[in-house]
Amino acid sequence: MNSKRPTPTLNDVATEAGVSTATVSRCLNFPDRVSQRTRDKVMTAINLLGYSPNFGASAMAARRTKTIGAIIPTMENAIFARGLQAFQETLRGYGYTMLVASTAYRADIEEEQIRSLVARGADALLLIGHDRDAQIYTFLETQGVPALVTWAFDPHAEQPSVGFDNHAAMREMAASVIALGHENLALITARCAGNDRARARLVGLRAAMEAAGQDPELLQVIQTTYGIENGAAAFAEVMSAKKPPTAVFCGNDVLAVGALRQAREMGLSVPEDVSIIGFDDIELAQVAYPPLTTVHVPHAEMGHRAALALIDTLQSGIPLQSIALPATPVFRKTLAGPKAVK
Amino acid sequence: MNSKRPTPTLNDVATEAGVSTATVSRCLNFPDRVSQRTRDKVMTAINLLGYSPNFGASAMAARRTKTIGAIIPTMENAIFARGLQAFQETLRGYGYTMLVASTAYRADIEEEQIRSLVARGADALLLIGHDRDAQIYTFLETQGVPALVTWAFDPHAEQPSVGFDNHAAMREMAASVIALGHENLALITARCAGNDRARARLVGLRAAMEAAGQDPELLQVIQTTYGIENGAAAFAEVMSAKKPPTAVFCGNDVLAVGALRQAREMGLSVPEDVSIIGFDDIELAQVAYPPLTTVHVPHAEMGHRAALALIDTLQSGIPLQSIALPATPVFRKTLAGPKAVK
DNA sequence: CAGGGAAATGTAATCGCTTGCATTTTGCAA
DNA sequence: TTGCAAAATGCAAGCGATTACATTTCCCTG
Repeated sequence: MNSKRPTPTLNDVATEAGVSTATVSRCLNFPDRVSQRTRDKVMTAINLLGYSPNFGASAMAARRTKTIGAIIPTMENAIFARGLQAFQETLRGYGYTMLVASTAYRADIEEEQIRSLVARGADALLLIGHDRDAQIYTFLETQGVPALVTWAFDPHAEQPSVGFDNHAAMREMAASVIALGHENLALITARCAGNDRARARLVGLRAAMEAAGQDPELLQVIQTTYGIENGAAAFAEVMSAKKPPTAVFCGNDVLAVGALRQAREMGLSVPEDVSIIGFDDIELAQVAYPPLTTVHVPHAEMGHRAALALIDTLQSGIPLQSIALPATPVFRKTLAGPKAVK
Repeated sequence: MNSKRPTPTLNDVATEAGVSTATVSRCLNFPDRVSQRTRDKVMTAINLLGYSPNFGASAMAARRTKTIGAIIPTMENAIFARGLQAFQETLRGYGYTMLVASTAYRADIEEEQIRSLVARGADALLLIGHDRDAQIYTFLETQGVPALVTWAFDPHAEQPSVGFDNHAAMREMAASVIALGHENLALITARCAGNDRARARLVGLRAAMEAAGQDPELLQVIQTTYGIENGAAAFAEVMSAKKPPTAVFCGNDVLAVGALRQAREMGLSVPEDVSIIGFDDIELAQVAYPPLTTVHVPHAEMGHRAALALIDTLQSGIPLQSIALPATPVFRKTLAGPKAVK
C-alpha cells in the first residue's frame, strides 16, 4: 500500500510468480518452452504488476533489438510518408519495429541521428540517397549495422540501394516535354549540394536537352528550399526573365504546386501559357489544379522492398543487393505544347 | 589486424586512453569535470576506435534516456507533420530526442506502440486525443511515464492536454456558415469511434445548428476513412440526396480536398453551387483550388508548447498543466451563401 | 516399479554503462 | 617547502534482462 512503488522488474515478476527469472524470460520470449501452468502463473503476475520489459536491458543482454531505423530529410511534406508507411507495415509483419528520425536536410543532424539510432540498437538503417560523408559509412561498417539507401538507385555507388534512377526518370520526362516543342526550359530544384537525387534530376534534364540537340547551358536553374512558398517565389523569378521559359520543371511536386499557385496568381494559365512539371507524384499532385504532370515514383513498392531486403540480410547474413524500380512520367493536365512562338 | 573486431565499448576506450571507464563516461556526460588533457586523450581514443555509446546500457545505468515518444495516428497525410516538426525542434533544443510511431488509427497498434516506446525508455509520451483504454493510462502511471494529450483540449478530461477545443472551434465555424443562410448541411467525417476529436467536431456542429434554431437531427453525416479518395466518394454520396446540402463540412482538410475534387468532377462549382468547409488548415488547404475555407489549427505552436510542457514536468517534477490554444476559422474561397432557394 | 530421455526449471555469468564514495593530484597560499 | 582544499580520477556495485549449462521433474516403457 506504499504509494510510490518502483516500476516492476523481471525479478519482481519472478518472485511474484514463484519461479526464476530465467523462466519468466523464457515465458516471454519462447512461450512454448514453458509449461502451461507456469505460463499462467507468470502471466498473472505480469498483469498484476503491470510489468513491461526494459528494452535497454533486453537489448544489451540479447544483442539485438528487432528495430530498424529510418532517417529521412523531412516529415513536413508527404514526400516520404507513403514509402515509410509501407516500410513500417512490412517491418511490422516480420516483428520488427521502425524508428524514424528526420534531419531537416542537414548533414550534421543526419550524422547525429544516425549515431543516435545506432546507439539505440537499431539492427539496420534505411537512408535516403547516397550523398553523405564516407566516414559515416565506415562507422556503420564498424558497428556492423547494415544500411540500405533508397529513393535513389545508382549501380555505381558503393552502398546498396533499393530505388529508382532519378537521372533516367527525369531524362525520360524531359524528352517527352522537349518532343512537344519546348525549347526554353527552366528548372526549380531543391539545393543540389549534398542531395544526389536533386543533382541526378538536374543532370538528367540536361542530358535530355543535349540528346535533343539543345544547349544544356541554356537551362535556367533556380535552387531553393523545400516548401510551397519557395516554389512560388522561384517561379515568379523564373518567369521574370526577359524571355520566360515555356516549360518549368520542378525538382519535386511540392515546388511544382507552389509554382502552379504562383502561375495562377500571375494570371498565367497552365498549361496554355506555361507548362509545369513535377516529380514524385505525391498525393498533392492529383489534387492540385490542374492535376500535375509529374514523374511517378513507386513509393509503397520501394518501402516494401526495402523492408524485405533489410530483414533478409539481417536474418540470412547475406549482403544487401541493389534493386532498381521504375519511375515513369505520368501525364496529367499541366503539360502542353508551347504557345505558338512569335 | 583481425578483420572482425567487435564494436568497441567504453572499456576499450578507457584502456586505449589509459584511464578508467568512469573517466571516459564523465568525459562524455560531464566534460567539464575532466581535465583538458584527459579529455583530449579520451576523445582521440574514441575517434580512433570509432566508439559510440550503447544507448541501452546507458539508459539502464542512468535510468533516463532524454527521449520522448510521440504516437500519431498516421504519417500518410501531413496533418500531424507540422506539429511534430515543431515538437521535435523544441525537444532538440533541450537535448531531447523524439521517437515517432504511428498507429494507422488502430487502438491495438497504439497500445502496442505505447508499450514499445515505454519499454524503450521514453521518459515521456505525446499522445493524440484523449480516447483510449483507461488501462493504458494506468499502465503509464505505473511506469511513471508522464503523457501529454494534444490535438485536443478538454478541461474535463483526466489527462492533461495541450491543444484546442475541437467542439468550440467547429461550432464557431458552423455558426458563421449558418449565418450565411445555409440550412441544409452535411458532414463528412473520419470515423468517430475512438476518435474524440472527430466526435467533438460533429457535436460542435450540431450545437451550432441547435443554437441557430435548426434541428441537429437533420444533419447528414457520413463517416469514412481518411484519404482524398474517400472524401471524394463521400461527397458524391452526400450530393446524391434528393435534396443535396448547400454546405458540406469536412472533418479535416484531406477529406475536404477530396470533396473539392469530386465537386469539380461532378461539374459543380464551389462555392457557387455548394460550399465546402475543411478543418486543420494544413498546407493542402491553401494549395487546393479554390483555396479552402477551413479551421486553422495552431500546429507549430501546439508542438512547441507540448514539448516545453513535457520537458518542464520531466525536469521539475511538477505535474503537467493543460493549455488551451485557439483554433479559429479562416475564410478563403470555398464558402459563400447558399444559392437562391427555389 | 525401475530406468531413462525429454521437458521444465533454476543458477549465475554477462552485456556496457553510470555513479557514490574513496583516493590521488593539483594548484596555491603561507 | 609544506599543508590543504579543490579538482581529477579510480574502484566497484549495480541497472534489468538473456542464456549456457546444470539440475530437477515428468512421463513412458518394459
